[in-house]
Parts: sequence; structure tokens; C-alpha cells
Amino acid sequence: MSASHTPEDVHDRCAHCVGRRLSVCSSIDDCDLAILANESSRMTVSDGRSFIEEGAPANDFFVVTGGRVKLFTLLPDGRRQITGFAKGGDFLGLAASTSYAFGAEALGGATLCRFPHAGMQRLTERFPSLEHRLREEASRELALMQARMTLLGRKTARERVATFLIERCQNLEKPDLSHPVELDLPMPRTDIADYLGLTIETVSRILSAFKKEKLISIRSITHITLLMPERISTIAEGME
Amino acid sequence: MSASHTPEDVHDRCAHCVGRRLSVCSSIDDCDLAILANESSRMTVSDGRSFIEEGAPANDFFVVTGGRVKLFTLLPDGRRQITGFAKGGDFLGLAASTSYAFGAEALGGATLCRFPHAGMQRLTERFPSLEHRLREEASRELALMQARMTLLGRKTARERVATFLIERCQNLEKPDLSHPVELDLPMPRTDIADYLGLTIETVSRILSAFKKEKLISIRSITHITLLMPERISTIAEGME
DNA sequence: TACCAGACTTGATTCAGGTCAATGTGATGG
DNA sequence: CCATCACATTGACCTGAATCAAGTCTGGTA
Repeated sequence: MSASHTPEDVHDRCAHCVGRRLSVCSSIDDCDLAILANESSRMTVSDGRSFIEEGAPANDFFVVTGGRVKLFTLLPDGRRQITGFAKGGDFLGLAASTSYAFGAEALGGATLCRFPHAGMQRLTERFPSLEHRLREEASRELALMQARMTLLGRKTARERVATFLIERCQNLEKPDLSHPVELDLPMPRTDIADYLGLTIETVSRILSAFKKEKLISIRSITHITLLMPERISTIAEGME
Repeated sequence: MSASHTPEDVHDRCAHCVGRRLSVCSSIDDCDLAILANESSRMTVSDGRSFIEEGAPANDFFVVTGGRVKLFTLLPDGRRQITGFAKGGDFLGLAASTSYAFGAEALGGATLCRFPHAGMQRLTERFPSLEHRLREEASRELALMQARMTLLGRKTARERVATFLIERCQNLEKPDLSHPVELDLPMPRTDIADYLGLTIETVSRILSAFKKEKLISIRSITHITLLMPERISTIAEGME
């Protein structure tokens, strides 16, 4: 019998998880971690594999514990809107009643912690603060989506790309725009385009234009440095 | 001293409210209505008046008890994205952490019930099911927003207007698309345009086109009949 | 070291929807 | 009953981003 089933290890699984620090799990006391661990299970998803099917019955919540994930909705003819990128600590599955309102797939490999709805309900009954934490998470997400709707409905292509770059900065631990910022863009251009409601050609052209204007430097496809973050931020708000 | 301050009347105020049937208040038992009433206050907002300022400190939740309300975000230069229309029973204020992520104003006069955050917290502590209900509300809203992002990011003008018409149908009590449907559009074209990420001219042109194609008939500016709701629905999904 | 496949960039052209400019309409009030 | 005003519609034209079509770069592999 493997050691991985002892209570201590189950406890540790949660104790050392990013979700413990960042996600809804932070609303649970250390001494109760075993209960949390018992209601959840780990899973690994390899690059490009889908683990939430849009429209499928919504049976689970997920916490991203490692890697990255993209969320999207599709139109019948294949047009795709990426509604968000998730990273370690992010909570997935709130935008669902009986069926998921979005699909999800791994972006370069991801690890997840899965909470079946039934287990989550047992947890929220036992730890009422968890329910509050879930609502906070939903509120935060709602506020982000308001901004994204403004982006998609009212911003120009240039403003969208600038907004995207600034958003990536704000995902960093030190969101300081007063100095150059090095960014890692783990997603392909196609995903950026589908996130911004543009085509890949337009995204590419605008990044090239920013480079020509010395606003950014492109060290490699995935590695971009914002040379003038504050100017980019100004562009993002439509005030250039 | 007016009778309006007796406990019975306070109770009645909630008992006869649309929110009682439709909104988060439905998670409270009849016998506790006085407690609910005590944490809330009624207010009236006249046409076009704003009652939530985007970016202002978020101190209250609101339930729409009558009339209609529009929610929006603004860019510094005045471009506006309407993020939703709310009607009787709808809950407002979840998309806010410390400050509101959106502005709100009445569309032709509205009545609201205001819940200060502090009072709402007392209520959720006393009635844990209310917290759950708030989360459900947030989830419902999140699912709607996913669809709206797809609309704004990936649909054509024609598909957007068709989607808007179908959404209006689904707000009705009998969402039956197999027969002609009479719709009331209480909002001006400007608002429809800002909701769909289009200009008012484009909205107007597409409605005229739908009329020419015998998909709708326009009885007056605010009164439209969908003659072939299912065909409009097909257009809305991009499958025409 | 050269080849290949997939992802990205760049250029030329097109077109959906925006902008600008009349014109129409219907509610209100003198 | 007409003038006014705000809103909506329609038309002519323009433009930002999409589409179509070559290139180019990169990393893997033989």
C-alpha cells in the first residue's frame, strides 16, 4: 500500500498547493485540510487537451494548481471567443448552472484540483466562509468581464492589444508600470486573437507597429518587453 | 404618526414585492420578512437618472422592484458599453469589490430596494441560504456574460441584432419561438447600439432589412413583432 | 548542416460597418 | 393645426480590420 494514502499526505497535498495561498481554499483552517483534500482529487491535463466541454452537465469545480488553461465559447460554425486565461490559483466552474457555459483546455500542460459539486456542497455547509469566498470570486470575475465587454464592444484593435499587454503585466506579482516590464506570452497568436476578438494577422501587425514605435521589443515569439508601459496603458484606455 | 411605520406594513412591503418572488429575497422565510425589510430601503429613480457611479465606492446592493435599468461602463472619451438591462426582480451590485465596476441609470423610471453591504452581511450571517442564493445569482450572470462576450467578439452586426431580439423574447414569461412574438423595446436605439457594440445607424439599417425580409414587423419604434422567431434565432447563432 | 512543418509576419485587396449628412416621424406645446 | 425637438431612418462615402496570398522564422530531426 502506497504512502500516498496516509492522512498526513492527503493533508500535505493541500498544504503545499498554490490554491492554498491563492484560491478559495484559503478560507479553510489548517486543521481542516484533510477534509478539503478528501473532497477533491488531482488531475493532469496535457497540452491542448480539453477537460470542460461547453454545454456538458456541470458536475465539478476546478482549481488550477499548475500551468495554464484557456476558457472559450464556440459558435456552431467554429468561430471561437476565448473568455479568459487561467493560471495557478484560479477557480473555474462558477459560470455554470446545470451545464457549463464555456469549454476549457490546457495551454501547455496543466494540473488541476477537481471538486465534485456534491463534495463542494458538503464543504460549504461545514465551512460557511467558503460560500462567501466563492461569491467573492464570482464578483471579481464579473468585474473583469465588464471590462472585457467594453474591450470587445468599444475598443479599436490597437487599444485591445495594448489592453492585453497591460493585463498581462497586472497578472505579475509586481504590477509596476513605471519601468520596462518583461512579459511571457505562453499562448499562441491565435489564442490572443480569439481573446481580443481580432484575427491573428491584426494582432501580429499591431505588435509589429508597437515594436516600430519603440513601445515594445520582441525578444522571441513568447517573450516581449514593454519598453514604455505607461504609454501602452494610455493607449489601452483610448487616450493616446 | 403615519401607519407606514408599523411592523405589519414593513412586512408587507417585502411580502408584495416582485423581488420576493423573483430575486434573492425568495430565500428568506415569510416569518423573517420584517428582518429583511429592516435592512433595506425603497427608492425611486426617474428616467435617465443615474444611481450607481462607475468607480464609486460600492456601499449598497440593489434589487430592481419596478421599471427598468441600464448598466454600463465608459471609456475616458465617452464611448459607452451597455453591459446589461435589468428589470423587476434583478439583483445589482455583485460586480463590485470595493468600487462599482459599472454605472447604472433608470430607463424610463424605476423603483429599487437598496441593501447596504453591512445590512446584507447581517442577513447572510443570519440566513446562510441567502449567501448561496447570491452565488447562484452571480453564476447566472457570469454565464450570460460569456454569451455576451462571444456576441461582441465574434458575431456580425446582423447576428448581434438577431441575438438581441431573441434575448428579449426569452425575457418574456412564455419564451415560445414557434409563433410570432410581440416585443416591447423600451430602450432607445442608442442603447441597443451601445449594448451590441454597434452604431445606431447599423442597428436601424438591420432592423429595416429584417422588416424587408418579412422577419419582423415594426409597429412603432418601441413595438416590434417577430414574424419568424425561429429563423431569427437561426440567424442569431450564425447558422442562417 | 540541411530539411521540414508549423507558427508567425508582411503585403495587397476587399468589405462590413462606421462616419457624415440629409430626411423622416411622432410627441409636445403654443 | 402647425412649429419644434428629439429620435429614428436612409443614403453616400470612407476606413479599419478581415481576407487572401506570399514570404519568413524557428525548432526539431535526421
